[in-house]
Amino acid sequence: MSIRKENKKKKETAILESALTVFAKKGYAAAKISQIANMAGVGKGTIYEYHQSKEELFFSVFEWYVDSMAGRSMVEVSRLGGDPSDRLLAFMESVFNSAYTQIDSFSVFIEFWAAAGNPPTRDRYRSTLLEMYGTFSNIIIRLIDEGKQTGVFRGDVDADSVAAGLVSAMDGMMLHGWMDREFDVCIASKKFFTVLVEGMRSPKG
Amino acid sequence: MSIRKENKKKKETAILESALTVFAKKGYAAAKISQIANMAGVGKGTIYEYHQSKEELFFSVFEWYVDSMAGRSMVEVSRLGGDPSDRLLAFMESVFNSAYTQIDSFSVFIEFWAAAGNPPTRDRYRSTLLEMYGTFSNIIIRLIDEGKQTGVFRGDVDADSVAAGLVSAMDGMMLHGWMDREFDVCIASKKFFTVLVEGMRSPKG
DNA sequence: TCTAAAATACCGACCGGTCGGTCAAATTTA
DNA sequence: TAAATTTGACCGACCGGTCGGTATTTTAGA
Repeated sequence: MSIRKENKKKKETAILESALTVFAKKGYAAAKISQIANMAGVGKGTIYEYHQSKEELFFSVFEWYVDSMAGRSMVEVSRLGGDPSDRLLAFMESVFNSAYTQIDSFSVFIEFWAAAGNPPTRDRYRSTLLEMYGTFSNIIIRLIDEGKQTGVFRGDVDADSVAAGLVSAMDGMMLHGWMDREFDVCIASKKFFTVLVEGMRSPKG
Repeated sequence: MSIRKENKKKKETAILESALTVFAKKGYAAAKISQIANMAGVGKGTIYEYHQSKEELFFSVFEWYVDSMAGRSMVEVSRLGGDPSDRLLAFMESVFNSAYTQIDSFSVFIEFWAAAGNPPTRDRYRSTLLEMYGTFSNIIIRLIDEGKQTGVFRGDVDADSVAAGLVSAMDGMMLHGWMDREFDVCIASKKFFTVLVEGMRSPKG
């Protein structure tokens, strides 16, 4: 690869990383392009060689971050063993821990949510976010269905609702853990999820 | 009360209401003072008779909104009957519905969270938010403890963790319901909470 | 291989629009 | 009419985005 292409790749990454950091630290509105450029070690104009506008830069960061997060979690799923209830717990814990190791950049999610809620950015962001949540949700649904077939879980459990609840609860717990660092959200979430799984278990099993 | 005092009260409220609406609709940064003033039917300068700055106005809206929300929910609690598991479910449902009827202004919460996370506003907002969450949490903890004493719930349930999880889950579900209006979050949350309560129940009962 | 010209990448001073906040004048109340 | 209150035109700090100029790499001709 030519020197130019290599440099471009490096700068591309440096810009995205810096942008993530600054957006996370300051929020979209207060983040200054000049600061992102500074942190990335490039001139302000260079940012605009790679991204049409601040909004486009933010959207790129969003896609990049969501992709990397989804990728990381999917890798974890494939190595799970045990019965459906164990795997469900293991999956929740793994996703949670994977997200929690990056708690400092969690605050961009708040910006993502804000973008997903306010026009005119709404549609663009919301669909990508819902897609990501759908991916997680489907994994959980499959595990619950499997548990129902195996007889580990009761047949009257509504997998869709529980999955939606779990995904939502995950976000909520991350959020609270991020706001209140003294609260050990890892322990609490594990116990919480355990109780929930217990609530799905067949009386027999 | 003199005409002046009455007018001041009215304007005070009008300003807060308009500010809430505009902040919810546009987000803090994109919300314009002139628009808030316009909607409240006062001149821009008048806003500054009541609030020192945009940031102070936002903080007032925050306190006002959190107070009113806490107040509304506390009223509901007092009229609950039945055994602890019923009351816990009823409490969750009541808080949830109370919040959900105002789903349109829910988006200010995202701004509150953002303010609670980013310096220099962090401390100020976070403590108030955590206090509110603590209030809800304590009610849940008391209900669970009562259930444990009555024998309805298992003794090994960690009330603190479950309460924290429930409060977080509530936020998460509101958030998801707000992003995805097609998803019937009321139904889902009810089923989800039911499963969770089931998970705390004694094998005996 | 050397060199010159073309192509590409980079930069930051500058521009222009925006909006929070001010204040002198106008309006309302007592 | 004096005091209190309201107002919106105005100010200027701020920052996203532009653009002309410079630096660096690539290409091509000899």
